[in-house]
Amino acid sequence: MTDSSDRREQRLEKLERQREQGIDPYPPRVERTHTSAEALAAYSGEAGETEVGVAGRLVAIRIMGGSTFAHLADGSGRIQVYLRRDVLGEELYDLFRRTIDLGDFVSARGTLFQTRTGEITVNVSSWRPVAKTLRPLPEKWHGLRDVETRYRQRYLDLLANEDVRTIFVTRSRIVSAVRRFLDEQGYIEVETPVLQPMYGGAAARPFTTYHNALGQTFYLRIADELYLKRLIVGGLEKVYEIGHNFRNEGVDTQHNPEFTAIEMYEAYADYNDMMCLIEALYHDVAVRVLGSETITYQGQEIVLTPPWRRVSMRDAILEASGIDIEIERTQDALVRAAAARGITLVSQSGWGKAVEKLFESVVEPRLVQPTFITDFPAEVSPLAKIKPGAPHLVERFEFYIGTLECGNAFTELNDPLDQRERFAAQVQAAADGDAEAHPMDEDYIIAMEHGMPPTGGLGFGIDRMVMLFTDQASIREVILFPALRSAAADSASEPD
RNA sequence: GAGCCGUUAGCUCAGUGGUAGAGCCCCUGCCUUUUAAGCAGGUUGUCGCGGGUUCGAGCCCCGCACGGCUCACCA
Repeated sequence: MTDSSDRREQRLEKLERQREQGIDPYPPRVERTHTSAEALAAYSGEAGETEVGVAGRLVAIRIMGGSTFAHLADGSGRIQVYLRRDVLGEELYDLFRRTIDLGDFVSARGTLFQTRTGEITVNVSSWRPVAKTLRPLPEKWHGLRDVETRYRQRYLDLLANEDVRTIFVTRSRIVSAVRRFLDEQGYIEVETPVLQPMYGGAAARPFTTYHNALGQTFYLRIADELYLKRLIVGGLEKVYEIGHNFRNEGVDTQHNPEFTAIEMYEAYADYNDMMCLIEALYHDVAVRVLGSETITYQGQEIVLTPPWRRVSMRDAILEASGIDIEIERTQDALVRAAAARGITLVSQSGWGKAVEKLFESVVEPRLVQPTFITDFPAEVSPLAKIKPGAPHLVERFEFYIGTLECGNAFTELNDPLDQRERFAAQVQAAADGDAEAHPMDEDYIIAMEHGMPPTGGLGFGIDRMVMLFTDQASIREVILFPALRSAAADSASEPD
């Protein structure tokens, strides 16, 4: 044996030894009659009766001279295999002992029996390498803990940490359940452009890119909203879209630059209808995926059973701080009222933003149980319809669960003249330095001028829903490949 | 963008100025019902990168990279 210290070199030598014996270390097909779970279920109870062919990754090997036990893992679970020199013959037995490493894929054929300790095991009559592994896998006891490696090489995380695997399986089931719920409500799923000549539908800074053939700047979408509402104009009365939004902003435990959002729009509905829809949806998904209408998030029990508490922005702030935003109707008055209670509101542009700021600091941390916060300042909601009798407010709500802001909805603004004025105000805000102000969108206004029915719209973050349902504090734990800075450059590997 | 913390073997981690360590993994030998197999022996390293201080730096100082947490902005 070589004294090479490089583990990859050692494995390459073993691979070469397989080749020398005329064995392809990476055969194109594998003979498999049973998954490991199927094999275990197929055992007749009588040793030697049930023949199976299994395949998988070797996750444990125990060599004891002339006999060897090993565990094979596949997607269905794991199964023990038993190899004996006197059964396999010198050559095939030694091939295993001399050229197989932990992590390699093999296939094995044999009959089932039960060991002394009762474990159903394949008594291997023949086996072969199926795919050689060149690098060692994370160690079995402590698994893989290094967060950076877990995110950058998520496949290792998935291999080593079963709880991580469970999170992403749950995520998939959640998304399926959401689709099923909406489909059953008569919604249709649509797809709208990610690459947009004009971004909009949210207050956020976009990613900018360029199309060579068209010679034109494009933006990655920050929200689905404006395209979906064009579909409402077009007579598709219940639509939803699940897709990625891209926002060129900070990265932290609750924000990834690329995240999964769902938006839905329903003609002839309003924001009250959307409240009923979302509380039913969350409840239904929880029951279907978790089998429970309560969840535990970061140590707190949360009951998702409808109806959820509904409280206006004004009442919520009044209750939490004693400040009445209807009395303090200017930015200055609000900042002074907050300061009098020891709350510092960093300088905001306008009353509406100051209200939001105050809300975030005094109310949001208290919103553990599902809560709808209704009736937002109009100036921070350029796409929502004015609340009758309160021209400074709109029919809008956000809902909070476990102190996370989970989604946003309104009675959609369908008055094209009002919409134009709102956009104009946003353009002015942009001129005054608001980097997230909404741009004027003539094309969208033209759509609205063709007539849009009264409509309720709602959007929420899938990632945050998954965080709640899997009890994760960081959004990176529910995104397979979260955005990270590039690892220290391997210099010569810059792409052209 | 700011503050704090982290980066040591393939993995998980000790190591507070004096010869680079442990467990698992890996390698060699023994071992035909083991399962965190066992027994005996052995190997691993740009201590993140670059400077500096010092007789001497994994450890102290400065800069940089990447990550984590908190904050700011947002969902």
